[in-house]
Amino acid sequence: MATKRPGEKTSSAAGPTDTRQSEAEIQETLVYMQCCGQEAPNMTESNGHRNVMTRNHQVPVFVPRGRAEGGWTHPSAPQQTTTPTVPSCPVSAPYSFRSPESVEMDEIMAAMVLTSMSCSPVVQSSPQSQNDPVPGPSSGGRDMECGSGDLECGSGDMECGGGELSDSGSSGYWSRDHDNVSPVLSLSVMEMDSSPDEGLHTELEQGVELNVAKRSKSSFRGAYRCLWPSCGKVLTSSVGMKRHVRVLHLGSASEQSHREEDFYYTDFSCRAPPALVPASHVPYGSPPGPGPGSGLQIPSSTSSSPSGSGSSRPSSGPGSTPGSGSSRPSSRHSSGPGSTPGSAPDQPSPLSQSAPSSFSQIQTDHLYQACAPLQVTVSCHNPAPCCWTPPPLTVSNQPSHHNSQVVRGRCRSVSVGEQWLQQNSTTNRLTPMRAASPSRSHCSFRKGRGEAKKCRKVYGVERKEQWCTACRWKKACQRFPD
DNA sequence: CTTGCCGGGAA
DNA sequence: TTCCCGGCAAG
Repeated sequence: MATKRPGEKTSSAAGPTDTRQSEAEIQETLVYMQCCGQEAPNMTESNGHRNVMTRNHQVPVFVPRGRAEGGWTHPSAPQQTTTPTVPSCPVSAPYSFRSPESVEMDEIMAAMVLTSMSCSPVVQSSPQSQNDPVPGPSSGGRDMECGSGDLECGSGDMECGGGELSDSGSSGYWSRDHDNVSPVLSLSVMEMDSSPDEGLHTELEQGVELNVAKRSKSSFRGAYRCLWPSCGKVLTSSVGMKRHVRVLHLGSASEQSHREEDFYYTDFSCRAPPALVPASHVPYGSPPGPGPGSGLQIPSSTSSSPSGSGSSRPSSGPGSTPGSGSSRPSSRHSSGPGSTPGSAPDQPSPLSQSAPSSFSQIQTDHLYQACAPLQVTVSCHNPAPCCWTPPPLTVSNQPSHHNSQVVRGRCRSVSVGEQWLQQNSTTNRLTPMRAASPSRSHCSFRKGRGEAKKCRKVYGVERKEQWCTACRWKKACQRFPD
């Protein structure tokens, strides 16, 4: 365990503030995490700083790492336990070989381990595994006293691998978007020990959120201790603690703060996963909404998240909740490797907040498409004479998903009449197609009249012969669909 | 009132 | 299936 020390160092590394109390240290770590590179620079510390940078910019990751390695390499070693791939050697060598992703993975794993250690109890609630719920009694005692102690303890108990996590993990890559280490995952990881795969990423993301949410929610039986550097306040309710953090510490933080609160306090029963928290937290915080991965992530995560954070996201609730809430969870449960079953579904993580809107939007689009495939607007506002392309185009709109996007240059003009015959033939062909298209029929609602002129207007009643058959039959105009 | 089109019916 | 129209709703 002596080796651990390095790990600690690492953690402390986050800040030069070693002098401070352990709690303070942790706090700092957290802070960094959250700052996520914003302020990080001063952190000079190899880990903290570097990591931060890394997080923000993946590119640099390796390089800095290599150097920094020296400092915390050892610490990383413990992680090795977690990750079989890396030999005991402290040297960055392994990393160097690896691709960034792999590195991240390691980080993630480490983080997961940590998480599992720290938070597992809560998660444990899930039937699947109770394996190692709490680091151990010893740790329990300590955590009260020193926040930092928590980390260490956890790591120590576990195997040290975890210890490093706090720093490396937090600072590490995993924080980036994976912030979420779902308890479940963590468990699985620990057990499995195998390297996480892509699947983990997704799950992790969700997991983290879940984790946080869980913690904040009712999951606990214990009291909550404020991790803020000088504040050791203990409250029995998470809500109260949040408030406390928000008001007293975060204060101005405002919106995001509400999410962050979670990270500033820990519950007694479970070791606070400071490292974990921050890591997860950071990414989201700094890069509002659109993370690199967000695109993909959002949809899925969003669904899960909406309900949870609730307080923060009033708006999101209505939109996102409906669809995602119910359906998602179920699928997830089933799909999950078994680990997730109990935990995940509902958790609303503040993190994912951005998602809801997008998600809803997507849904909307889909609906739109579904209902109004024909919606394609007719661009020919101007009756100006052009060569109007065959009406068939109109029909073609079927493929056009994007409502307005499809602009078809069609202009009908005097010549129209002449060409009409030809077109007419085409129209006829189309007719059947249209009939076939369910869209119209399905949408019972009568759509308002579009601005597009129809045959009647174009040709006039007197030239009714030129109308498309649909118009003649008083059906939806095929030639000039809206 | 005009226009666009659904719903339905007759051939 | 084709053709037609009553009637509704939007403008």
